[in-house]
Amino acid sequence: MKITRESDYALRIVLFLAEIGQDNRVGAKIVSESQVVPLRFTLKILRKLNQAGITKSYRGAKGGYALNLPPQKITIKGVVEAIEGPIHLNPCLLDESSCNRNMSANCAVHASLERVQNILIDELESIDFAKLLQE
Amino acid sequence: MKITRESDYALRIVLFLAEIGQDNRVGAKIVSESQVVPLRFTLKILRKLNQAGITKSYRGAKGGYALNLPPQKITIKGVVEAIEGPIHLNPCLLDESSCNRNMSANCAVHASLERVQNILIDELESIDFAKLLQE
DNA sequence: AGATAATATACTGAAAAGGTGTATTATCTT
DNA sequence: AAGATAATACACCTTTTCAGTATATTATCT
Repeated sequence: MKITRESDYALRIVLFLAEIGQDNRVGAKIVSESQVVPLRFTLKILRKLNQAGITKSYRGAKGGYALNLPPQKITIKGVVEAIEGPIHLNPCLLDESSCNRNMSANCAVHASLERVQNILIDELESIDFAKLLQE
Repeated sequence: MKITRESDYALRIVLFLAEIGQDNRVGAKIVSESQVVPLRFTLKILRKLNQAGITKSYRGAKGGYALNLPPQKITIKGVVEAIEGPIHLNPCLLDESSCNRNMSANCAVHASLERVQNILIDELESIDFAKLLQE
């Protein structure tokens, strides 16, 4: 019931890029050192963020990374899902066939968790990085 | 960001015991078969529920398990924590020293996740098994 | 006394998380 | 155009957690 360490890193990396400003690019090495995340792992995370359209990258000398969107368009949910894929409290909430009793449709546990999950997702979506910058 | 399969089993096991009624005991084998959970694993889960005070057990012939509390006193949160321990969206929300930057006190990510976590916990605590029985 | 059924403890296999290594490709500077 | 820089692709490895199993023991009912 927790986000992965990789998502945690990703959130702080995006916050760092937001602090730098959307128009300023910065190299992976600087990101890595500032967030105390191994360089190769930082690169891997940034690639996922790129693929999700959250950041953009520039190759070659003077290359680096920058946000691809204004901070208010980037949410905690977006970043976590860029790393982990769709959020789901229980596998059966993503894929009904994963229910070992094949009855998720009329399962009280399923139904309750789905409601909680929707609340959780709404909350994670309500927090954008413009808000985080203000804290 | 999901509960474990073991917690999922536990929730359905508790629901089953709630359906049976607090005053009726039932053997682990029946529980196992009804929930399609391996017997040994069922026993392990029931032991954790016992230790958390959610169920009680009876040894020997005609032994078995029953709820130790009225269904409205048992919540999803209680069952999940009986299996997984305290709910936390990020390790740093349980143990500050787990923050690799040692700055959880003034970390915007930390603060936001803490608020979301509190909402999540409140939701999981608001759903008791009397409600689940009514679905 | 014997059958039944829970308890204790420890172990194992598989999957996911967390992190690395090597080679390649694109861009900037000179 | 050449060399340095920095991202990309892809494959690999190690550690931890999850999910489940095995064996021996203890308590209770008939």
